[in-house]
Amino acid sequence: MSEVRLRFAPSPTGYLHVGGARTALFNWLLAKKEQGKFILRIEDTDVARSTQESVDAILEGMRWLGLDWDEGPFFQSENFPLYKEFAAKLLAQGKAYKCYCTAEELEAKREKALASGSKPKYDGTCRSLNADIPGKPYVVRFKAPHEGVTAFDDLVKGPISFNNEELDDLIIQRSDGTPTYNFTVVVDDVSMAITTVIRGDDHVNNTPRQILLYEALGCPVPQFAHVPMILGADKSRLSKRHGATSVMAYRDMGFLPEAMVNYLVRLGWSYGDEEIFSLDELIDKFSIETVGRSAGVFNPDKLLWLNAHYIKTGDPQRLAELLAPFLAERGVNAGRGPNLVAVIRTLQERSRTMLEMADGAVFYYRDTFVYDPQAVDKFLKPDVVPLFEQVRDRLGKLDDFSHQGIETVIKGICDERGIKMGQLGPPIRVALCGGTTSPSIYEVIEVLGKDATLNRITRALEFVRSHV
RNA sequence: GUCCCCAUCGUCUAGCCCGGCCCAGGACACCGCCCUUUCACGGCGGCGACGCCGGUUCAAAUCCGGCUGGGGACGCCA
Repeated sequence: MSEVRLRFAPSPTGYLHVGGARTALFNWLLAKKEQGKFILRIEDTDVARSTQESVDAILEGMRWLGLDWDEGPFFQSENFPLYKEFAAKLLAQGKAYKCYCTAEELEAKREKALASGSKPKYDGTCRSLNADIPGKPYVVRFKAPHEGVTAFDDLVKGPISFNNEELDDLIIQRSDGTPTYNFTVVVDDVSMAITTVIRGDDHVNNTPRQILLYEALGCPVPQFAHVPMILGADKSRLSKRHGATSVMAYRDMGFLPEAMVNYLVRLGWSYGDEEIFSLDELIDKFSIETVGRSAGVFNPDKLLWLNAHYIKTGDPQRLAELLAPFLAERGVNAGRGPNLVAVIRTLQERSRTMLEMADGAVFYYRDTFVYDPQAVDKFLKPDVVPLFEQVRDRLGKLDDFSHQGIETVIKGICDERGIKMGQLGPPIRVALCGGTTSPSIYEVIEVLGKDATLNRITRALEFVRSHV
């Protein structure tokens, strides 16, 4: 049994979007699972719309997700001679012909057909022309059969068949000599010995044409797997108006790649009741046959939930690296101040994104933050002065500056004074953090350290005294 | 318009191939309670679906047909 060879073949006309990322992921997973090869091919035959920035963006997205490729990236723009050769071969064999109809003529016919309610397909004017008209521009058309049926067994959709009369003679080479999509895909999939084509649903209609091309070329037809599209909340094709569609935009919003991967794979695929999958687990459990047949709605809430899960269970050290750019954006220098890993530990279970975590971490690194006015009205009142003085005093004398030691001190003060934690905790929180929400104050005090804690208590004391 | 595909809670889905264990299970979201110094985490509970109509059968979410609805494709784009 020969090895399976799969490919992801994006066209570089934009960034890597979530739909593309998902088909890339499925290809990658199947290749890994079957211990085959995963090939990256850039479909840049449309020179006008392809850009280097898009190529870079796509590669960056793939790398971020952890989808490495075994071969490539190959560029179709470098294969033009090959396509020409194949086109010439079909021409020589009478399986293709030169068509001299102009784009304008074709456009007019198409509109007319559409208006009259029939299927807009090429009428075959030049099909039997059989003449060379020197000097006149022409395209090369594939001579498709007009009778019979072209069928294939889709790995996810099952049997699909088309009546050949629905097909027309597609252009395989433009008048400028460049090849078109349906032709380059076939030529490349043949020359790269692709065994399985996993691609978006929107390509099923191209499949019979391509199969006919494989047959005309005398090449084996690969297996096809058409994965359903991703829809927006209104069930229409996912687009920018539904929110971010760029994979990298999610990184910038503080999402972890493993959350993105996990979300994408579960959109249209499942493994019993399991929700959480690592890349390694997926390689073991994934199978293309169990991918669902219907389109799925992109649900940002679930992505968020998965992201929260991975942040919660993630390695703080790694999270620290991922958090760095977000902190930098906020002008925070984590090199000075509390230990970043310790800070992160206090934030992991209350952050759904790295962005939220960054926001939650800022106070640790700012000694002179502005107190939240509402919090001041509620908690920084004159009666906290003796409390704060005692806290400062006790904490100052504390040797065991651990969560446990700190908690004992704070609770001890509550007991001595006969007050509830609810009367002491919130004011301390405002003094230390500036607002009313933060991690446990024991953790905050511990992470802040004795000096910073005492300084902040003192500062709050001064604030209260001067505002009476 | 023509062709192709799809159809279980609001959303992602299990179950469907090999009818009965399903008055349909899980997850997200939402609501309530508990935990609690805040915000969260967590725990417990609740709300909530087999699109419709026929057929086959002792029995249908599961099989068949039609309808309706949704999506996609119809380019010298990919």
